[in-house]
Amino acid sequence: MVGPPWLYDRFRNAGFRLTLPRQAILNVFAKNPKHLSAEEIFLSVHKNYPGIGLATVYRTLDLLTQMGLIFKFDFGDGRSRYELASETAKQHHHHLICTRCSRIIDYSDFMEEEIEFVKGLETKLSKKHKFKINSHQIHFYGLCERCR
Amino acid sequence: MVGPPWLYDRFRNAGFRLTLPRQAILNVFAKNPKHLSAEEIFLSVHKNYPGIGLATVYRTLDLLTQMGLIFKFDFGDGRSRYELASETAKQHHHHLICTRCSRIIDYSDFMEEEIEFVKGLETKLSKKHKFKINSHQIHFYGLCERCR
DNA sequence: CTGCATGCAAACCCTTTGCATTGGG
DNA sequence: CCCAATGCAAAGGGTTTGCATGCAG
Repeated sequence: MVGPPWLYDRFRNAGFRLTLPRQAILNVFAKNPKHLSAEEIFLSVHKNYPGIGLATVYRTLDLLTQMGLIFKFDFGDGRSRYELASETAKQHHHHLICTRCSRIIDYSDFMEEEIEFVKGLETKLSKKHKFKINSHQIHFYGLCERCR
Repeated sequence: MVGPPWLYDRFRNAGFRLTLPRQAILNVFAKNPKHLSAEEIFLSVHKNYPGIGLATVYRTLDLLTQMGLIFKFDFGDGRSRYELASETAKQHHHHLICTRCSRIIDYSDFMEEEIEFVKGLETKLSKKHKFKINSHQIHFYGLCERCR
């Protein structure tokens, strides 16, 4: 497995190494860029690379989050979820979370107005509270079609 | 400590008892209605009622959440936070979360436009995704005044 | 070579659960 | 009286960490 040059550079410039476990984990995201849990990523990586441990997965997820390559989400079910940042950027979306079955539905409808609204809000909040806003999350909780 | 009659009724009608630990925990919220963690609640209760255990706090928080008396939040720092529902209703607000020091800042500015925006979005999302929306959370992540 | 990165297992932290006991209605 | 509610301690589940080893640069 060879990663694209820009990825190597991205790691090098940040002072890190683009190792095989890290490439393998990034590959999992590339194949399935949707709010994956650490365990799901571990299991997926484990199929092709049984030698890679869970701790490495956690450490890599932490690193990738710091580097801004992935986003970390917390939907309140006790485990964190991760999502490729480029995917989020490509198709900005938020989440509907079923409080009964924990199913997570992405939505990217009505984004134009939402982005406009959030942008304006961020500007005003930043100024008022002297807070540098880097990201936001909007979660709707309720019951999905099957559960209600 | 004697709770107000409507509270007794609220518990009775739901098939539960308004016991001393439950009153004590609700009292903590009344004194400090801001996103408290289970441990903070336990410590506060423990001052006046050393006999009340942490497990009871967790069970009570779960019960109060189910009853709709409090809301449960997850800001991604590994512990849940709880907030009096009446307070949230009285003054609708959302949160700015510092990713460095974990400080949480409430904001209730610009709520008129936000409520209007969210209401409209909920209606459209409910229809489109056949999802019954009960609540929502909006979190902004970034650096607070002290940390940036 | 040098030291960052990894694997493994143990430790950690928050939360939940089992079980005997208590106490509210 | 009865059974929901509690306290205590142990177990659970996700995540982090210590340490010896391995491997990228």
